[in-house]
Amino acid sequence: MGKKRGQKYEQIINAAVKVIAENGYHQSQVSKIAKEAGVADGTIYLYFKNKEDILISLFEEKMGTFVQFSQEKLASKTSVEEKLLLLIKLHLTQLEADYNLAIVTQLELRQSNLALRTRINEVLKGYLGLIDSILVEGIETGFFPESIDRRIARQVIFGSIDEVVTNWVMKDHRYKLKPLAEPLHKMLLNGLKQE
Amino acid sequence: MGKKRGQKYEQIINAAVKVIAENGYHQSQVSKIAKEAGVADGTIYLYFKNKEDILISLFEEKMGTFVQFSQEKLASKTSVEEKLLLLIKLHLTQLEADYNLAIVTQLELRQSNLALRTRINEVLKGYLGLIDSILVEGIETGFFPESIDRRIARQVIFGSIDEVVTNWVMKDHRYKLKPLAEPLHKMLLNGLKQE
Amino acid sequence: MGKKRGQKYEQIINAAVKVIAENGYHQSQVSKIAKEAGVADGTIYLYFKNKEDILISLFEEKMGTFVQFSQEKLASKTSVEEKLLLLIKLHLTQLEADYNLAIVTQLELRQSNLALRTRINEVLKGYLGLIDSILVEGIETGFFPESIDRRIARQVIFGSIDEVVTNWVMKDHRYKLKPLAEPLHKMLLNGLKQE
Amino acid sequence: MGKKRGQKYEQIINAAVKVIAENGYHQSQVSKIAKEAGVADGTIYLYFKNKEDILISLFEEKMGTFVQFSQEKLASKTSVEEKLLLLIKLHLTQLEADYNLAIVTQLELRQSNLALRTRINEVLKGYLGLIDSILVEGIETGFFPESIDRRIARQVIFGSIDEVVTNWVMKDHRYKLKPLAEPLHKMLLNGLKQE
DNA sequence: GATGAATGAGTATTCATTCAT
DNA sequence: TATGAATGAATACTCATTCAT
Repeated sequence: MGKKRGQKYEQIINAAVKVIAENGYHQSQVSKIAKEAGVADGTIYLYFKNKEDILISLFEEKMGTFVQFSQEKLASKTSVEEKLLLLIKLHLTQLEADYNLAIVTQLELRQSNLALRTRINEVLKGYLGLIDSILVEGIETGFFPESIDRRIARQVIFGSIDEVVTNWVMKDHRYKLKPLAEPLHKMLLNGLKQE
Repeated sequence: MGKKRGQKYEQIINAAVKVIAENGYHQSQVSKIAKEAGVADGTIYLYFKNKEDILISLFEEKMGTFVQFSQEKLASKTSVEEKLLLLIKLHLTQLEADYNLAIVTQLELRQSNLALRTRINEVLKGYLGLIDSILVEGIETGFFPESIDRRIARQVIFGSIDEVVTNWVMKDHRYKLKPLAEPLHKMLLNGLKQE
Repeated sequence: MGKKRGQKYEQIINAAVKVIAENGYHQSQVSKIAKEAGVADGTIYLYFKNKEDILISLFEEKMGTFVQFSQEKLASKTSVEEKLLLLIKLHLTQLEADYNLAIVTQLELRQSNLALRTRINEVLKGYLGLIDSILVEGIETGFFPESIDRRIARQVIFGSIDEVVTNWVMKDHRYKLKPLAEPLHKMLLNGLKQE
Repeated sequence: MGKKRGQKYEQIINAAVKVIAENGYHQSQVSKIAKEAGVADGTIYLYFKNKEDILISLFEEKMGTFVQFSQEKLASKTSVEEKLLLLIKLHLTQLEADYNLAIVTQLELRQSNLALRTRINEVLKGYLGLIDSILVEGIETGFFPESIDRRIARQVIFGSIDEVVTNWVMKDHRYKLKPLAEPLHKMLLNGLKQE
């Protein structure tokens, strides 16, 4: 198989996001995705190993782009404080800008089975790495106390942002997401700074 | 249907937790649950409307018990600080004591479709109410600043605890969960107190 | 089993007619009939061997009464011509007076399987006997030609009346059935008389 | 769906006639029909919406062919008398030549629910139209009296032929059906001609 | 006689995947 | 590469019937 990046590959990924967001994971048959992508059912299997592979590839593709983009942006910030704020803003902004993608990542992707969940976590590591590097830098520069439990800190940061986004999706994105970055940032930062 | 609490009802709920934890939701055929519960397949349908109803009832049952139990325990604590710590401890302790239940609530329950998710959220409201009452009390007593955004605070608290538990489950409960209560509590409390 | 004629027996028969007419054969569960009859599900089995037995008993009961009643009435007529007219009128009148019964005999009873159909035909023999005796008398008195094929004649008479009633039922009994007796009688009589 | 006339479509229809005739409608599982047709279970659903659709399509197919064939044959006859005789003969001949089909149309098809019965009646209209056109022509040419009730006449003709065939099927086709055409024709014709 | 909780056999249908063209 | 017709495994749910009370 291998990652055949081609026009059709992108077409199918994007069709999958749209179809899954609109119909839900269990109502998104391969044939429906194929139709939306404008290809034959069988063509899907020239680019993806199976249906699960569409899902995981979709997540890899979107998440990979996001992590790389975030990494570059973060490099421009010098303080740990600013870096954390930027990361939160980027996270909220990306999903606010693509509601379909938000539905897929926050709700539908989690309907997959354990095996798939494990692979998704693998992809997530890139993102969690970003969080971790901020934490490491914060500790090294003395901004965060040495005694901090990095694993818990990472889970608090990710869990909080994730929960904020999920609530926004479940509430049909009826409010703005980006403005929540500042208060969320303040809360997380304070929680981490103190000892 | 109606909630027919009876011996068989409990039997089926507990069989479902075990079977779903061991096999995953999609590999937990009704017949498998019935066999584990020691009843006939058809008997399931005397107590539950359909397979989904087992899942939601299971959550209602367990979560309802937990919320009520927590509420009573919390009444014995006077300070907001202690209450938050106790809530976190109760949360972690309950799931650490029943790994099967933890698997179901953290992983399998989320594989359900949107309609079911909405009903699950309905049940969750009881728990979120507990968090909220602590926040309200904290603000009223001046322990938390007035300017705090209660919605975000609630999401940070729940999202953090939930993420901590999920990670513990995904890591095959290879470490102790309860000891994480203290550092988690400190982090959340500091995050909320400052302004 | 044996035909236990009792109050409950009648209750169940009449409940069955009502339930089947209103819900159709396949939507008439034993529990629904029991409820309509005001008895427990299990009680049904004290009076009937199984579900099919309700159907066949229902038909025996209603058809038996009808045949006996018709037989008595026919005895008062002297000419074959009048007898045939009376039989047709009785047939149409009985079913016009009980639309639910008509639905059951013309439509729902025929949804039963072959085995049941055979038993129903057994019951029908009483009615076909009435037709046959008129034919025999007609031939003996020279009213009908000797050359007539009695079997075909019987099938023509029964088939015609039956089709007329079925059409009336399928057309939601939107017109009067009894007035069709005269023209139907004339047609059948002429068809039989000539040679 | 649409009427995909293809080799497989025919195969399935013919397999259905055979299987249903031999096992009865309720004992004719889709898998049994598929096996007889030499296709996979799922293939059935590429050609038919559901199991009921096989039944109705089967009837449409066979009845449609029969009506068209009859219409062409009838055009060659000039007198109303001959036309009626031919129609009866064609009807009896077709079903005598295909006993399985006769079982299905006379017995099994009638085990369907009301909704299906309504659709079947729709298909029957073509055949009833043939009868009606003979009646109209007979009245116009003065062969039948003007006073005749066409609806009743049609029901008498159809009901008689249908009953004759049903009896033949129920009697396990132990006698010849075609010879009954002449006496049946004579009876119906006389019934209609007189006033 | 009467009840109704419990039983468990039985089947239409979907849809991811393949492969001949 | 691309197609799409064909495949066939897999399962929730109903309901007639029983039998302990």
